[in-house]
Amino acid sequence: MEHSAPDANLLKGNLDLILLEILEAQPMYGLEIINEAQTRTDGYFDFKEGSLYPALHRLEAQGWLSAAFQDSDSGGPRRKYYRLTDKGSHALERKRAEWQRFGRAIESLRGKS
Amino acid sequence: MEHSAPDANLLKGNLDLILLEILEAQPMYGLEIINEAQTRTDGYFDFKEGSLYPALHRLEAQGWLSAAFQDSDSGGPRRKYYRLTDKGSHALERKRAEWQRFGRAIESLRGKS
DNA sequence: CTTACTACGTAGCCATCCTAGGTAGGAGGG
DNA sequence: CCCTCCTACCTAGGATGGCTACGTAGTAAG
Repeated sequence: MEHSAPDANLLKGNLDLILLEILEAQPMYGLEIINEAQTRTDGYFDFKEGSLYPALHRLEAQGWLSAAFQDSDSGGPRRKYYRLTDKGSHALERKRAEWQRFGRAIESLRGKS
Repeated sequence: MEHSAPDANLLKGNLDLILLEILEAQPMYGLEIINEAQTRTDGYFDFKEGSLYPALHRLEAQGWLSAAFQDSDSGGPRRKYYRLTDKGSHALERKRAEWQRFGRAIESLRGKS
């Protein structure tokens, strides 16, 4: 288990990418996304609900996600499942490209002059 | 020349790393740093003075940079040269490690389940 | 009916980058 | 001498977006 959390500022602008990556394979509901992010990164990503839900609503408003409520299969309250739209799929590709471009720019700063 | 700029949010939390990277090799003054960032990334990084100076002051306040005025060698106003301190050098290593950790976490989200 | 757990939601805080301005010194023309 | 231009440093206020702390509601157990 990795317990160190990333600087909150690193998430800024990347949370959208992260959510799109997670939802690419299959629809999920809010708390499930948080759990997935944790398990896939050994606890490194640990979003708070106060970060997650506004972000999901933002992505939905942009047409990148569609949402639908569905009853829980284990007796709890209903869950809101988010699914990647076609538009969201293209956005994901753009975000990936932007991320790589940014990474390359950071790399290119090293070892010069 | 690359003219597309990064999403402003990607800079958040990474500007410190970027400035430390640039100042590692040699001291520079404000506008020189902006020019260096541009030329090293083919115009991709194009910081505004309103981003740069507060960031430099922040790094200086943390003891990661030290600053000294020096007359211009070409007749203009005096320049404030920023130099990486030992403390800043260690901070740079930590920032690099954090950046790589974050990048690995992003990677680990892909192609799962 | 009280407690506990899950799940969605948001108001206000805070850090940080950007916009849009300001100050000041030197160079050169008129 | 002005006046303009360029360089160089600086900052107030706006916008963004994650986080803290809290609220609501449904289900299950005792």
